Amino acid sequence: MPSVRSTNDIIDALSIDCLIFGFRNSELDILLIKHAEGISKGRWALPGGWIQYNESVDNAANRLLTSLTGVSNIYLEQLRVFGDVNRYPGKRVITIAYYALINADNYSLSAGFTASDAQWFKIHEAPRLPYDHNNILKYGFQYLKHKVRHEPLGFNLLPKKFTLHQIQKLYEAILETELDKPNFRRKLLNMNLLAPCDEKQQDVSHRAANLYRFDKKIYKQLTESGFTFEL
Amino acid sequence: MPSVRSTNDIIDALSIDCLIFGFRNSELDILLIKHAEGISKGRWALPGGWIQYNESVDNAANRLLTSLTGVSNIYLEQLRVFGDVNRYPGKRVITIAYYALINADNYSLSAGFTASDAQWFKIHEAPRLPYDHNNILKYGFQYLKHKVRHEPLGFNLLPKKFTLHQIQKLYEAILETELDKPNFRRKLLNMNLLAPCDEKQQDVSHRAANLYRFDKKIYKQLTESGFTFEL
DNA sequence: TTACAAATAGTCAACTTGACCATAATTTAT
DNA sequence: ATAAATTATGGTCAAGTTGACTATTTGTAA
Repeated sequence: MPSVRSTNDIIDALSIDCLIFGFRNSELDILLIKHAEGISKGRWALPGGWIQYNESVDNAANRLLTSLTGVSNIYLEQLRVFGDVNRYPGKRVITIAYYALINADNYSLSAGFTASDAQWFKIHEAPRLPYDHNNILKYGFQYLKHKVRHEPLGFNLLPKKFTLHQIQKLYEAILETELDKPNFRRKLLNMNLLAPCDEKQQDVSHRAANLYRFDKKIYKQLTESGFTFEL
Repeated sequence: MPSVRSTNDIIDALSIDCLIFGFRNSELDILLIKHAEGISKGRWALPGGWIQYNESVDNAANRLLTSLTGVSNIYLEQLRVFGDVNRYPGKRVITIAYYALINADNYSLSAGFTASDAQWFKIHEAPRLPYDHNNILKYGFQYLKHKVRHEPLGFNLLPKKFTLHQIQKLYEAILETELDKPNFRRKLLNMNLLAPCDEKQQDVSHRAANLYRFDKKIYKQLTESGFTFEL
């Protein structure tokens, strides 16, 4: 995180770091910023910073992400606190990690605040990061893999209307494995979470696929009556 | 949390609170302490307090729990951070919540540090707690219900050797539902996580049940080869 | 020796899964 | 026009799992 803090910050012992996973070209990326100042000047790191006195922790995460990278209005969820004694050089800093999964194509990056640059990196090609950021990334990626199998996280990130192929590619990217196409469709469709749009894919050089949308209402209903998403 | 803090504490804007779920008499309890001092003197609350400069956050959680309640050497897991602006009266305090599930019978309570008392309360008979502690409890209980269905959490808390009946009662207490006995046994046994001890229950006034133990090694093996616990 | 309580075993139809193969609908190449 | 390529979508089938039960066994206690 940047080391610049204002007098509005609660303390300099508690920070936030964001893991933003982006899906692009059937690949899973991670969003990093380049520090423009502070003890890690010139290095790539997770976007993050200090919490201010008059904002909730959740809001702080969003504010920091937006001001550093230009990515705004996304649903950030808490990952966990990293609080080892020596995780930060010179002083004691505890950080709250947040994560989100977004469609990288829907957001344009613009570095700001204490960042001189903001870029997507392929998950497995992320550079060496300062502090315990590589650890956080590793933990978060592991967590994401687990999470998408138990909650319909992935649907946020696709366009409103998507094909079954798209959602399959997304799962394959996150889980780093190949899935059987007919079986995947069958399982997903049988959950009745996807409503078919009466519309087809456009401009493809082969048979056009049907478009579906994720039905939040139905998901909520099902969840409340005991259903759990499992993939 | 207690408001007394020492100069070793990092800050008074960051605290820890522990949700200790205890299983006893086929009932699920929550461990609370009575504040002996501070702004909530005389009230029951979740055991918690301030993090010291030279201890990791995980260690702080254990130290606080032990000094307040006498319960020591348990595996505390992070729940999440509660960081709303007005959750604490008068000043800004962010708290990291931890949780654990233990066998209440294996621990004797002894209030200490800034607590004048420590007691188990039935989950649904917990008193009104200060700050957002009732919220934290509610969130944590919900989380626990979800967690036990996806991870073999429950086994930590039973004696080394237990009967299938015991584990079923535990699940029924947490999930607040009744389960079909033969089906529950079948499902559990087919996972191959339980190793039968060549031993039977003692001193019961009916046919004695076989004793089983949870096999951590096998669980680890299975997990690594893609198995996921689901109940 | 009989009543009881709980453990353990088994049945059966409905459903789900994983591994496939087959066909349908398009577009581009010949 | 026809074939080749490419992807969508539909099916099959055996094996395994689930939920709702019924039945039997093994022990204690009256």
